Formats: sequence, C-alpha cells, structure tokens
Amino acid sequence: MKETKEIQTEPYMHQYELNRLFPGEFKNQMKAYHFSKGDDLFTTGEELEELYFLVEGKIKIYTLTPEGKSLINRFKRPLGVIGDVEYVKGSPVINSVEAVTDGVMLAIPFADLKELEAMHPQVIRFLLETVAHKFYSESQATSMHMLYPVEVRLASYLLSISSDGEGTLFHQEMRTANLTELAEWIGTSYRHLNRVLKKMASEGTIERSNGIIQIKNLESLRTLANGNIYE
Amino acid sequence: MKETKEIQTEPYMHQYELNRLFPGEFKNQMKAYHFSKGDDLFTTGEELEELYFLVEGKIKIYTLTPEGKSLINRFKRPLGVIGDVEYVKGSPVINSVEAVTDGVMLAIPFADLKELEAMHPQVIRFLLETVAHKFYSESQATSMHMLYPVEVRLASYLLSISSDGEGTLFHQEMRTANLTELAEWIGTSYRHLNRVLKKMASEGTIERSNGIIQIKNLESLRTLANGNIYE
DNA sequence: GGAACGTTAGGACATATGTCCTTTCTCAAA
DNA sequence: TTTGAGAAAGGACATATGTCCTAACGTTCC
Repeated sequence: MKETKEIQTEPYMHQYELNRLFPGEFKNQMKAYHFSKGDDLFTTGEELEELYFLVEGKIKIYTLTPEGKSLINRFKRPLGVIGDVEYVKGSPVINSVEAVTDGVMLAIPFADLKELEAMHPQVIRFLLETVAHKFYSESQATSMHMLYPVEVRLASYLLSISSDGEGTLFHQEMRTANLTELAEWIGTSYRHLNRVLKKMASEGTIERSNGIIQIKNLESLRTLANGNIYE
Repeated sequence: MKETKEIQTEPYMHQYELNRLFPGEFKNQMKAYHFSKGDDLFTTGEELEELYFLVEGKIKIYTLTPEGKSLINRFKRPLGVIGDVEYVKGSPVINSVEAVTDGVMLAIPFADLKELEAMHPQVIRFLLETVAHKFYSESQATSMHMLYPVEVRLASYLLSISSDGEGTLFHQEMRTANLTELAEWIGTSYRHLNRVLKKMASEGTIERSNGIIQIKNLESLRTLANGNIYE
C-alpha cells in the first residue's frame, strides 16, 4: 500500500462526512494511500501506527489456518475503519487484510488521534460506535459458523445475495468472485462446498453450471437457511 | 436478578474506582442487584435499559445451539461490564447470561448514561476500552475454536489452569466446575471431550480419575497446545 | 444404610467434513 | 487455432465429532 500525494483527501472526507470528526488542522494530517488488487495491506502481528479509513475499493479481512488455508472473516467496502481496536488496545493486528480490488485508504497517525481525543470527544464516540458495530457483526458471524452446518450457511448466503436480500451495501460487499472464495467465506473446504451445492442441485433448490448458481426454489432455500441470513 | 436496597453501592464503587467515572449525583443513580447461582440474568433478544457492572460473583455468557445445547462464550468475574454493546448499538442482547455463583451487580440507566456522556467524556473512553477489549478477547476465542481441533483446545485449557498459566484473574475465571461445563467451554460434546481425555491419559500426558485431571507431562501438553493458551 | 440424583465413562452408530488427487472445462493469450 | 493456466467438479479415503444410550460411581439426603 503506497502513500500518494496525487489523491486529494478532501473529496473523500466530504463524501464520508469526516470533516466533522477531524476539524481544523487535523484534516491536514490525513494521508492518502492507494492499493492494488491482491496487495497485502496488513499482516497478523504487525504493529500499526495509523488509523485507516477505506474510502474506495473492497478489502477482505482473513485468518490463516495452521495449514495455511485462508478463512475470510469479513469483506469491507467504504466507509470501513481499520485499526480502531489496535489503537485502543495498543495490540498488534489481529487478522490479515488483503485488497480484493484496487482502492484508496485515508489514514491519520495514532499520535494525532490521541491529541484529538482530548480536544474533540466526538471522535471517541465515533470509535465507540465502529468498535461496537464490529463486535456485533463478528458475534453474528461467529454464531453462524459455530452453530450451523455448511448447508445452512450456504443457504443463508444464497438468500442474502438473491433479490430478496439485495439492496444493502453489506450484501454487495459479501458477494464472492468464485467458488474458492465462497468456500473461504463460508468457512469450509472447496470440496465440501461442492458436495453441498451438488446436493442442493439434486433437490431442485438451485441450478448450477460452471460456477454460476441460479436459485430455483426460494422457499426451499428459506427452509434450509433456518431463519438465518448473512447480515 | 433482584434490585436490593440492602447493598451499599459506595464500597464497590470505591473498590473498582467507579467514582471517577460517575461523579456527583450520577453515583446516586446506581442501583444494586443481587443474584443467585443458576439465575438467568439476561436472555438473547431481550432489550436492556441499564448498563451493568459485575462487582461480586461469577457469571457465564453463553449461546444456545438450535438443538438446545449450551456453548460458553466466556466467564466473567469483577469488574465486568454487561450491556455496553447493547447501549451503543441499541440492539437486543446477543448472548444469554447466567449466574455461576451468587453475586452482585451495580447498574445505571441508559438514560443517565446518555446525559453523562455529554458532561463527562471519560465515560465514553471507558466504554471504548471495554468494548475494544471484548472484541479482542472474542476474536482470540473465536480463532481458537475455528482453527484448532478439540485436542489442541483442551491442551490449551489445561496449560492455562496449570501452575504455569495461573496467576491472572482470567485463568481463575475460566476454571470449570465439572466435565460437562468444560465441554461447553471448549465447544464440543461431553462424549468427545471424554475421548480426547482418554487419549491424553493413554499417552501419559495426564492422569485422571473421577473427573479430576492431573497433568503428568507439561512438555507434551505444550506440544499439543501448539503455541496456544487460553487468555 | 439405602435411595435418588447428578456426574463420570464409554459403546455403537452415524454424519459432517477434510485431504489428496484426477479429469474436464473455460477463457485468455500467443 | 492451439496452448496453458485457472477454475469447476467429483472419487476415494480418512478423521473428527455428534447423538443416543447404558452402566457405574459418588454425593447428598432421608
């Protein structure tokens, strides 16, 4: 991820209403970074020194298993905040972050943020809200993973991206590019995802060809999802 | 959980330094509640109206599986904060809470807290720290569950409660009363926990009798724990 | 001392899932 | 048009884990 002077931070700060959080000379402390698809942005264990705002593009937060397999915790689109927990706790990065598309981040040094807290408590409230929301989202996702088998999770995913679930940014965020990435998102092996897809196809719930999945029986899918939907 | 006038809030507020967060007349808004072992304190989906501070006793936060089985997310001892995420997000309770021992909670209404935020931003910072810490702890626990089989998780648990890991409050917090509770904490069935314990006993790593586990080979346990320790 | 209940321990059967690998297909580039 | 790479699809084998159930043991209460 490269810092760049070619990107104006002001349009993004305006677009995402960051000016009210970073008044006066603090907005001048904002840097802009550009990243490219596939870039490793942050690595587990790394120490951060800035708070980041994703203002363009899509990233994924993932965990590597001991076998080197990737499990996707979350996708993110603008406006996403990265480094808030690390800032508050002073601990290293928990999960790795990779660019799914090209994009832009704004960043402000932790030192400036520290100063700003004293002068402008609204920023503390903002951070509280982002961290609380993260906790909530992560809890939901964790419950899904811990409590339901792959079939239920897949049905929930398909419901989310069907026209039924579409409309929220989150659902756009979540759409995966191929079956390998879908397996990583749902938290299973590529092989097992195929078993479940095949089973759903044989039941007439979906129809698939060459990685393209078409929902044939929405009701059946709702039943399989067991009241859950990825959100 | 019953509100009680028989418990003085002031000694606890002093002991846990809550006076500096709740100055002046706000400390008078604090109520005290007593609870008994086995009480259901909060239920998933319930709407809260107060922020709670656990100042005496031990509780567990748990999730019920669709089959009605219980999975323990976390134990808590004083000073624990309950309801911070629900306060910030305005969402219902995420996980159920039950008393493991008798105990006491202090509580302040969300409405008073709202007022206090404007007058005393330190309380926002306090909440930010508690939520960030929760996020961090939950992430660690989730990783443990998602990435490692029961054998590694059990070894990590045993390492934590051995004299090696002992000393922190968290490890005391985590000690379970019987094998059923340990299975719920580690996130497996009672039957499977027994398989793994039996295997460890046959390897000479532990010795067990009547639910009592004695570590025989600390090195072997460290190897099995694969660098992990419950914390 | 005996009964009742909760806990410990494990057998038998089943399912979910992972790993490793091969074949086929599709798409893009030469 | 051909080639190569990546993705899709699935076979074979294995392990981890869950469910249901029974027997034995220990503790508490009558």
